Amino acid sequence: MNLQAKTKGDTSARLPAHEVVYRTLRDRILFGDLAPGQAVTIQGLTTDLKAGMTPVREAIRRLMAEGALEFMGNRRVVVPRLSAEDIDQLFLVRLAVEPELAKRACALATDEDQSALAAIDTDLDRAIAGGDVHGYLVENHRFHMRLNTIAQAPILSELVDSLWLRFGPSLRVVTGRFGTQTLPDRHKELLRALAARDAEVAAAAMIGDVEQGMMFIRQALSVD
Amino acid sequence: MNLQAKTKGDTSARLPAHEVVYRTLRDRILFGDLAPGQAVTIQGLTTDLKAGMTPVREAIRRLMAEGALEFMGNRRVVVPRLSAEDIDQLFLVRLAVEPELAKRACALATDEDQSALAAIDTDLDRAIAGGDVHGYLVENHRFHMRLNTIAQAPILSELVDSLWLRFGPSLRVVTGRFGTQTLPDRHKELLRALAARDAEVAAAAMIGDVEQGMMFIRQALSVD
DNA sequence: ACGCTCAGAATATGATCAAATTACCGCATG
DNA sequence: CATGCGGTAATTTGATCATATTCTGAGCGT
Repeated sequence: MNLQAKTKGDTSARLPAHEVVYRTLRDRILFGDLAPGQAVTIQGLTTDLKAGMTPVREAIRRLMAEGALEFMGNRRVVVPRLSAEDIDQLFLVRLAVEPELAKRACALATDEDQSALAAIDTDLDRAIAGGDVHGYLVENHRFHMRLNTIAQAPILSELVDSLWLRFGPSLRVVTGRFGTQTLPDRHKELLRALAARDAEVAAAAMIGDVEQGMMFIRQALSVD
Repeated sequence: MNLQAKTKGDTSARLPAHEVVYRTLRDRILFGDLAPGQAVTIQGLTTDLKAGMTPVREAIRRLMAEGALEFMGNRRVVVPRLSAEDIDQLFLVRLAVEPELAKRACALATDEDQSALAAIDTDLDRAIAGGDVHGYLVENHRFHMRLNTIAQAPILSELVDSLWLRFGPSLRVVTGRFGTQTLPDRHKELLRALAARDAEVAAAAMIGDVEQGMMFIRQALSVD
């Protein structure tokens, strides 16, 4: 009887609660309402997400380890507020890693990969044209993560994930303030390089994309 | 019966249990007996470290997020076994970040910093001369971490921490197998560069150190 | 071999304890 | 009399634990 006893509307493969909390929180950090400097409390999340204490604690620990949340002395956890200096450090690492991932993806991208990326980029363009900030953030993230997956370099890919988590909230406020028009989009260039299997061009396009994005955040934050 | 919660950690400022467990586990991964491929269980640690379940869970999650532990499908957690490909990825990031930290440290190192580093390096030499593998690992790690602290770039420094956690177990087995004689030590060169405030020489020395270390692990692992 | 059951380990809950911030109140003072 | 201050009470939040529940894999019987 326990073989199918759980068929009560259970469509997907059962994910652990801490995993669900982690993903939810992660999405909120990247695309949601969690602004830099904002406090995150365990008990607030347990009531908000209707989850137990332990899963929430674990999700928070995990995000702290990834740099997405910061521990402020007295047991207080906040979304980090980035300084220009922080941006420079993130920039340095992104410049070292993401072009490399682009190069590797160049050699490995299948036709399906390329059309999937093209489809994401189309959605991205639509979001930009429509001034849809949330859509821009989501699709841009999807594009880069998909590209990183293609590169088959899990250590580098996870590393980049954690970098994005760090600057995500800042990118969001900056984008929200200035709109989607001025945003970087070297994706067309990247797609052409992938199709031509030209690793150098792909890397150069990625450098441009990273550079524009980081400089955008950097100068916007220095206005504060 | 057990109400001694306040007179327990008398060593220093009352650290939370999960923090103590984390550091213990981290030290075991870097310097202890946790070999690549070895399984790590929650219940094993609760009895071993005489800690509760929740702190152990949190420490493990944190280490997993840092890449020091790996989740193997069915709720099983192990110390990762690195492939040559993994080493290459770690190498790439270390090459991008650690020389930069050395450069920054060059500009910021005080006299006390330099003598502290020199003292650590002396202990390191003693460990190498005495064939003390554990001492080598500990002092080498201390040297680099101290240098990274001087550089005052917390994001880069934390990143390097997590990279060391990844290759720590492999470095340990390789060092244990081949002894301390053949190990890299560009530290003298680094110290001289710091004293002369020559950022380029410091960066070059660090590149050499990283290169030797990673190549050492790489070729030793490919023998397996 | 196949399926079932059971032991053991991981996951999750809620209670309980400790710490810290906030709220509040009386007192002294201008 | 209003106002600021110090200290204590109350509330909020984090940390830990004991325990219940769920899941996995192995052993056993058919």
